[in-house]
Amino acid sequence: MLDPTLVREHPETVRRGVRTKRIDGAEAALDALLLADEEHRLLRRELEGLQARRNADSKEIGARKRAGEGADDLMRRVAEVSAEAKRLEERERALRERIGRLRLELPNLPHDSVPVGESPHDNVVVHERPGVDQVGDPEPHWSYMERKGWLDQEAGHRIAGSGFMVLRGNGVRLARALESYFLARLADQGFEEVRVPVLANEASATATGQLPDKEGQMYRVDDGFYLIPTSEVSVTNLHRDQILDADALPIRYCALTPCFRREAGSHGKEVRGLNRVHQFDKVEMVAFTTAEQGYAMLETMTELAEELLSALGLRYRRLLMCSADMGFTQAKKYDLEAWSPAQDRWLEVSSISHLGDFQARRLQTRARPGGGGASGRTQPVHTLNGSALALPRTIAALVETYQTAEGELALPDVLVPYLGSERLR
RNA sequence: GGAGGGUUGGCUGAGCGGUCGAAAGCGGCGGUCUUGAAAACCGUUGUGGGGCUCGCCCCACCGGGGGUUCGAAUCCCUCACCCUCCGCCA
Repeated sequence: MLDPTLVREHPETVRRGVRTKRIDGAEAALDALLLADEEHRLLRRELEGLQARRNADSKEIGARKRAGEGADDLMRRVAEVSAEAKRLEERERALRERIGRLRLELPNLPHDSVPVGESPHDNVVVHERPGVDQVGDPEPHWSYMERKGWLDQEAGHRIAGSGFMVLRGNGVRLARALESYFLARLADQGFEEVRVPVLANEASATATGQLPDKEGQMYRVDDGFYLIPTSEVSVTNLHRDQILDADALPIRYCALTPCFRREAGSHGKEVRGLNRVHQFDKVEMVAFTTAEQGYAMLETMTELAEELLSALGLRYRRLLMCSADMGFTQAKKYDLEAWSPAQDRWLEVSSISHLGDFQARRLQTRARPGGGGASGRTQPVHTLNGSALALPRTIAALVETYQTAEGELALPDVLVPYLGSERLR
């Protein structure tokens, strides 16, 4: 949610920002919001006048009754005022709800450092880093892993459906080694690991911004729950409706969870194997910071994810996403893509975003010096999240990068402590 | 799944339909005392919105949402969450 005061007082600034995001209906929502907000303020003024009269007269009635006097005339008059107030209240309520909905439909504004663009072609390659030298002609990860008995797509299809995978044996060992390595590195960097629900309620999904914007991308299950599309939802909601101690910021968390995405309409070779699946594991970083710390934290988190890719010896690049390719909630976003040599294409393995105070306003997560027990003004915190890293595509890139002439996988040194060996057969 | 009990300012907790934005305590802030600190004592201390002759004034908020009433923290309905007991259960 944007700062309501900003929207009211600088609507054209907001309009310019919203436009660059290229989100359908966002500008219409802004216009509707400005109109409704003005109408609401006028209505409120009228209503408050009536309420003030009602309150004063009711008080007078109480005083007279205590004094043993009659108040029938006053009561009749207040009843009329009250009835009129009730009518206005009804209109006010409808308007208030409308404003609330419209506010949730306004996307976050891009940061000044974000290039304005119209499509993914306008994303900027910040840098590209080479990986290890690889064997001549690698086999695509899906056939390689199937052949080795590490991946069983057919079983995944039987159990759940298309887009669901079964990892087996050494495939699972590799995944777990990566997860352990990622989490250990994040723990070193002060990210507290949490294990969280993978079902979230509507309030949580709305607070982080999945609703109403991405309704169709989540699986909805009974009892009003959503399967989380990213642990960002669960972890960020750790502090919904809370006042944090500003002196304790930044607060950093990491979590490994499965993520569930409907990916409706995705077909073809782009989605083969581990490229795009409905359920995947991901290690996620989440940070709560002050306004001042936020953008430095974005760089820190991005570099941390890059270190993982470097240590794994993968060729990768960092993209600064242009205004139109950022999501609804983001003010600035980097994507990290690992090279898939057998597919001759980049695979997105991480996305690190700064949400500014946009998400915190929805979350009602504020901070003040001294925390909840202290006095003083609260400020919305700033929130960030990023993957470090998404497992399936990282595995795909590794498998295609580290194939040896002997048909084994010769894995990078950093994984040896977690794998117990440097080669997988 | 069944039966009860709860949800009140940053925290604990009291609140007969009117004098309740809400007792008391804790915490925070300021002061007195002190070489300094602690203790003690005194004062002060919720959020959001709107008006203004900038001293103030008004409105809303006691888990969310409705309702009854001249008037609701208090009565009614409803939803959510928490607790206790019973049942079931990895």
